[in-house]
Amino acid sequence: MAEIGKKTLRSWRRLARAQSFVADRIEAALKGAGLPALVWLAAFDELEKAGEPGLRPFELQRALELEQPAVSRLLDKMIGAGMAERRECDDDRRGWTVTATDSGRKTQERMATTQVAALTEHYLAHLSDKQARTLDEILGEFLSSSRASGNENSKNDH
Amino acid sequence: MAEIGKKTLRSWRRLARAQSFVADRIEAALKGAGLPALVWLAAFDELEKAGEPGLRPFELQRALELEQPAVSRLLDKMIGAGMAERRECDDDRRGWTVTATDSGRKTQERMATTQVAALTEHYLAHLSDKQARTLDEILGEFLSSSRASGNENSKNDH
DNA sequence: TCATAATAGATGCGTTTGTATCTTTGTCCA
DNA sequence: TGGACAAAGATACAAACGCATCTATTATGA
Repeated sequence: MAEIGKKTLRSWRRLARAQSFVADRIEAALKGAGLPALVWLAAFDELEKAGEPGLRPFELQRALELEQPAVSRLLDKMIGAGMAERRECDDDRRGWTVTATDSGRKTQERMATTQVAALTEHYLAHLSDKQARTLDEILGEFLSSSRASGNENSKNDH
Repeated sequence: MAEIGKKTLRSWRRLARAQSFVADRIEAALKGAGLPALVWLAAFDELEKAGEPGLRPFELQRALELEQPAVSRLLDKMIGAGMAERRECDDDRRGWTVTATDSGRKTQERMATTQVAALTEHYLAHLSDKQARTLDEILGEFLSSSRASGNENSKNDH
């Protein structure tokens, strides 16, 4: 197990380093373009995917895997910036729904463009086509395998 | 570019999700065992690698890719916990040197064991041997390629 | 139906983080 | 040699975060 530990460790550290390398570049590109942080884009994408009825905050929370107060405050800011809209929802008076505004969708698009540019430069550029495909494939299987088994004790179910 | 963007995006998101999935599990395992956060282990490992003279805080900063104040405070805590030791250094009176104490090395070992256990359960278990090898290989090439080119504007050089 | 439990969401509070700045010391070169 | 500039490290301050808690509403079930 000592030998397995070493190899495992190395590949895990590479995974972590690669991720933070790319994430840092994307965040820097967004900040450089005067755009909000990457979570906003994830939120916009979820809202878009959800379509017309919009999303309940708790649904967005699960999609983004954030703490509940984090979503609460994120939505505060998005609404405060005029990029998301709060709608009352009839069937549950505890909650409400969010949708993106036109301004929000515009920002979403600019963020997406910036992200793709950063990914092209800092991610794709360092992988061959074959490597990119293989990586995607392995990670896809990894994620479905891990989701199938070990999701009982995630940090976000309280 | 629209099509390239979509595939790139998907694989990047998978990379990010896989990393945070594993990182969350390791952090949870450490916390569950009453051990410090993962950065401490990275710091211990760097100190060990550095050997006797120890490390200057700025060297540790570069190794860990953290903000300078973060390292300053991390070392505060490690020293405060009796797990690291501050030594004056003669050749530069602006700075000093850190080394791990026996207590620190003991904690390092327990953390390493905990980490390997978490990796075995939450990382290795979801990959075949071949996938693990391929992943390691691709990420290794990715990292050296990215380090070779795009390290001019990292977020940590001020 | 009414009491109890569970869920949605907000907020208060202590901690952590990043940014900027400050002090001290070392380096460079005219 | 001295005077400007750069580097090491600490710290002040504000923003962000996590945890716990609170209120309001819905679901459960005796």
